[in-house]
Amino acid sequence: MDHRAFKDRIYEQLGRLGKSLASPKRLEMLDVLCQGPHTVESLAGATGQTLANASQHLKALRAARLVETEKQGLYVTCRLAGPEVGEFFLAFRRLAESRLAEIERITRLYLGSRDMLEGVDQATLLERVRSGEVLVLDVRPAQEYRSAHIPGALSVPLAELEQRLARLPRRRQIVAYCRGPYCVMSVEAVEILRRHGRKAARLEIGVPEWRQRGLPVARGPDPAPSPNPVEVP
Amino acid sequence: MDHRAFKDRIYEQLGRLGKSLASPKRLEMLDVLCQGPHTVESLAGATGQTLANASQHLKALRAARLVETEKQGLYVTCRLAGPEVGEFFLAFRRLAESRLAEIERITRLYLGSRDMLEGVDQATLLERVRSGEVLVLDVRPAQEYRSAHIPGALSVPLAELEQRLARLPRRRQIVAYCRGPYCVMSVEAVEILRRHGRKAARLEIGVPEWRQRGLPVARGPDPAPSPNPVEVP
DNA sequence: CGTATAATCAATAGAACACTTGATTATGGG
DNA sequence: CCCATAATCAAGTGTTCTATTGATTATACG
Repeated sequence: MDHRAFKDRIYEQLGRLGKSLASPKRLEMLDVLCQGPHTVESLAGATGQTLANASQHLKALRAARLVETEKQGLYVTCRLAGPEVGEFFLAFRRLAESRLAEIERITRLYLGSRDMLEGVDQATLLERVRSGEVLVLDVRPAQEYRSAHIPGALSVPLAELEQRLARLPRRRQIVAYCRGPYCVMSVEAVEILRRHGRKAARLEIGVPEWRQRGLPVARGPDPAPSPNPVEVP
Repeated sequence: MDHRAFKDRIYEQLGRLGKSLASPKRLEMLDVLCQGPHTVESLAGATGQTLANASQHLKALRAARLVETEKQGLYVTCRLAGPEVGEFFLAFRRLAESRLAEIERITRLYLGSRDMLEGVDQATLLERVRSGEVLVLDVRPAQEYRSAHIPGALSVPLAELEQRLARLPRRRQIVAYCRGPYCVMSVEAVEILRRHGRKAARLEIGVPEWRQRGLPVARGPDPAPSPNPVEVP
């Protein structure tokens, strides 16, 4: 192997990793997988694409060793290939935020029109949760809540929010969070809550960012079960 | 703007950054720019492509705000758009190394056949330089040496090595370094040195990695000028 | 002013990629 | 044993990307 061939082959390998990050859909899939393991089907649903397409993207992510898959019965479970992948994804997104002004522009355009810019201070949030001053809602799908959630948070998937409104407190401050800064579920949740007279705000970060800041994370099912008790499939 | 449009636009932006990292040539250009500013021409030369092609890739890197360019007279100087870009590049490469076994395989195949696997311990290298036990050679182009180099290193660009051999010590251990682990200049330098009876080894890291480990870095022209004295253009 | 050089632009052809669709392969349940 | 479902495979199509080539712009210098 001569000098040039070596160089070219190395950069070709680095390019493999780069190409994995070149598709918006694949990045969205990585973002979702940062929340915890998913089946191919739920991944496809969460990212708004067909099963075949998601499977194809997964193949690429697997080839770059960013994602691992494991067959369990009829389902295939996908997960990030290691904690360093999730950390890298956050670093990647942080770089994009720092370099591309468009991202902030788009976010302002979207959130600004919804009067949702006020952030919740994460440093004091935990105390307020402990003191019962605020109620934290995790509006992601129940499975992601089980993988990891903010301690003390209540799992109320967005799809169930309307029907569970009656059992939510009327006066207490409510803080909703979802997958992260670019996930819209918490935005929709806050809109619903406010429409029904609740004092609601959005936490702009999700569990991966929460964890990376060294804050504690809880696992397992919702400690306060709903009338139809949580079933572990 | 509706929820889905927002999400899609955000991931589209992240994809812009990803696409910048999808081309081996662009990655190589980033690697070279980690050494310091370059003109478009020297960048094209260092990465083995035509001027027009390099200019085209630069356009993409500029669009992603990874690289800044500045016109100075007849030349255009390119540099990384900020220190976080260089740090990210190292993180990106580190992830690729940890995920893609092929990279280590290719490196072993290349270096192994040259019996060059023995590494130099960076922790003790600096002392040995101070004590005069070893001579450190920076075999990169002089301009990169001027941007930043390992303290105490002597600038001997690979192209000039053969003609400057006579003035290099015959008994002292020599350690050569270049741009980093995948740059072949130090490998070629060690081959030349050994062919002429010197005790030579390769330092597998370059200045960016050296700096990131918190080790000191020097700037400016070679303190020991050669017969044709260094001219700062 | 005209020439040489650095750099960009513009047009092109070939390769790689993304999404769709329909067929195929596993696995578990009735 | 057959069917329903999750997932992958395979082929087709339109798009995007990359490298090449030749023309054009901008700047310095004699």
